[in-house]
Amino acid sequence: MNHNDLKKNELTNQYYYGTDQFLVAVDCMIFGFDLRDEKLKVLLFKRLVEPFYGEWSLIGSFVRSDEGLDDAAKRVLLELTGLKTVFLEQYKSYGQIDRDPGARVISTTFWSLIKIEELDLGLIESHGAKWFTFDEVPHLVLDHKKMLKDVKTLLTKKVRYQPLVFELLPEKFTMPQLFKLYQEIYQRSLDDRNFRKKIISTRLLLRLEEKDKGSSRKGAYLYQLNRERYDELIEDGFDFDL
Amino acid sequence: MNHNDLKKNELTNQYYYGTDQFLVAVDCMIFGFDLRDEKLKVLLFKRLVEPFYGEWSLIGSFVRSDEGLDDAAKRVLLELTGLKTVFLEQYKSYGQIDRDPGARVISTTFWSLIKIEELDLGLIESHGAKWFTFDEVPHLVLDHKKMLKDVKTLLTKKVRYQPLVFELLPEKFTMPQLFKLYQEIYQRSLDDRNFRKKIISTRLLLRLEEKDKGSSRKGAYLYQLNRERYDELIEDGFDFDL
DNA sequence: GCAAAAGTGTTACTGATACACCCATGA
DNA sequence: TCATGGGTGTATCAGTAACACTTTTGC
Repeated sequence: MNHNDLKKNELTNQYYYGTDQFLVAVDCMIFGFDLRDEKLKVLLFKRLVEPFYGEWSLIGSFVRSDEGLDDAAKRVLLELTGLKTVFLEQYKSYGQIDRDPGARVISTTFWSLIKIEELDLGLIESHGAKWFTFDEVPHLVLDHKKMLKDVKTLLTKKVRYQPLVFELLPEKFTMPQLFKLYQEIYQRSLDDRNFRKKIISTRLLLRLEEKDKGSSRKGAYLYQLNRERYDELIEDGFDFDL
Repeated sequence: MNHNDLKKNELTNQYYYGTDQFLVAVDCMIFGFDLRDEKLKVLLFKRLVEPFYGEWSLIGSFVRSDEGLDDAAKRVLLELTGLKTVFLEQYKSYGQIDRDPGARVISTTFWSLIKIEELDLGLIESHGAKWFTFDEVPHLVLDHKKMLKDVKTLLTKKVRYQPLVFELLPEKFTMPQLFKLYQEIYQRSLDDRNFRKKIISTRLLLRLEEKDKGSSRKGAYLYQLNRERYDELIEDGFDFDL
């Protein structure tokens, strides 16, 4: 920020800002992995108020003068999902003059990865929210579709360098679930033997004695994330090209 | 953005925004590689106006109502460097309540990689600007030091996955120059034989017949960037872990 | 002829790919 | 006993890491 645009009040000899002011909003994209149909989904909202009544949009809010951008995003996420400690990261700000025909609004976007099963379904329904696969995403208000597309691209790229996928899985998960999630994100089929070797070599996983018999008679071993190793790889990055 | 915060004028039956407004600024970080001392540097500005007279800061400006965020960043960069077609990317927005004690300002940061030798030195001096190595960076106003630190970290990470370094080199450059640049960014010494093999295997380089005799009697071959391959790797990413 | 920087190759090892069958269980 | 999904191993190939000497040329 540059204060060249300050003006001086010659009476009080004090400086004041003579420049334009803007409405500032945050918009959140919430992603989840639905273990039932093994699809990556995004949570969208049917607007129940004017303007844009009945249209789908991201969830957002104007920023208030008593909160920072990150606070506003956390507030929105909490109100909607009841979740506090989730992966939430700031992405770009969108500030095209004409992005909102109603008023000049600068919007800072955030994206969040959550564990779908931790979500209170009643809470999201009461907010008019619904999970969509990316094929099903309807028309969205303003430039929300562009925002979503940009963040989806970012997610796909980031997953290659950071083990973010674990934010989308429950505490205990099976190898086939993890495998399906990677296939879903990369949008192609992978060799499952090589996948197992590679993911095991990252030392991110801890195999439990328990099995999950939910999807087969034989049952699949449950795994847990090695949290220290996770933090290490989030920080340092890894190459998980498949 | 969510329009729940809209208020309705019961007389006109029209909606209007009743929420808080903010000053919005852009702040730019400009990086260059100085071929003379083979150091990565950042361009900083000595403020010649109040407030913060005489202190160092990033270059920035308030956003005007007739321009988008990206436009504002381009304008700042153009005014300062005279450069139009450079690498310029948006990074985070900073919106802590108390980040600017003078007023509530939301600042969107941008970072740029430029070829130092394309810069008009007179122009930057007249703006009170100076190149600093990262060891030499002085105290900066507001949260600019934090911004710089965050972007520096981002740059170091990104360089591993995208061939961004070429934005910092002239059209024609030598292998030793490229090698020194990588060492400078990664902050460690690399094996030069393996480095050559690896960078050549990316097919990013085109070796010219000319030699640059600026730094040795023998002379070093000049290389040019293979632009198509560059675009491809910027898009798809590569793993340049060394 | 020597100082200073540029350029080059081989071997050993590690990780990646490609590929097909047996296992455990409940119905 | 059979259908379903889960789990495993090996051989080949490609890429990485470690390592030291020769070349060029202006002074």
